Parts: sequence; C-alpha cells; structure tokens
Amino acid sequence: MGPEEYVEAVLELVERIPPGRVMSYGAVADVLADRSGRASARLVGSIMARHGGGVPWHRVVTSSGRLPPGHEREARARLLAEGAPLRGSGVDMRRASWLPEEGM
DNA sequence: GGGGTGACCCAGT
DNA sequence: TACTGGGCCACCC
Repeated sequence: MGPEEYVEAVLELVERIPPGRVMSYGAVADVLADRSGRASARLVGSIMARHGGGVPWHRVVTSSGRLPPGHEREARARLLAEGAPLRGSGVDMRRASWLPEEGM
C-alpha cells in the first residue's frame, strides 16, 4: 500500500465515523495498521491537517478527548450540533469513542 | 544523507 | 494536574 492509498484509507475511515461519535488519531492508526501494516498517530495527525478538509475532521480528536489544535471552536460547535457528549473543552471519550465493526 | 518539525501517544515523575 | 522523555513517520529544507 503506497502513501497515496494510505491517505485515502485514512479519509475513508474518517468518513465512516457516525455523527456524534469520534475516533482518536491513534485509534485510526491502529485500525489501519491491520490493513496496511502501518501505525502512526502522528502520521494520521499530519494527514488530517493536510487533507482533512473534505471529511468530518472534527470527529477525530486526541486520545484524551482534546480537540484538534487551532480548530477547537469549530470542532466544538460541530460536535455540539451532532449531540456528541462534550466535557470541558473536549469530548467524553468514554461515551463518544467509536470503532468500526470487524470485517467492514 | 542529516536534522528539524508536527491536528500524536504512553509511561514516569 | 502538569511536564518530560522516547518513540513514531512523512515532509521539507
């Protein structure tokens, strides 16, 4: 799987996150690791920063529930509109965290 | 080739 | 709770 395809795989996965739910950068990396052999939360972060404009990027947060640096306001507003469980400045990961079903 | 930089993460202190 | 150090990997000098 080449770099281009990896980017596509990340964007595809992010598009599947249901409204009001979120995945952490690391979770995205872990899920794709099974398919591509690659896993890097940092890489997922940079991919979202560069190519995340066309997908629901606000549904990808840090593992502790903090919102993407520099876009906290926008992300919070969108998550609130979707009914995501917000806590403080971020989201309640215990309730909002989502993972794709096996074999999807 | 070598070194700095990030929308990260985890374990220690 | 806050900060640190190490690991991570594609990009860009």
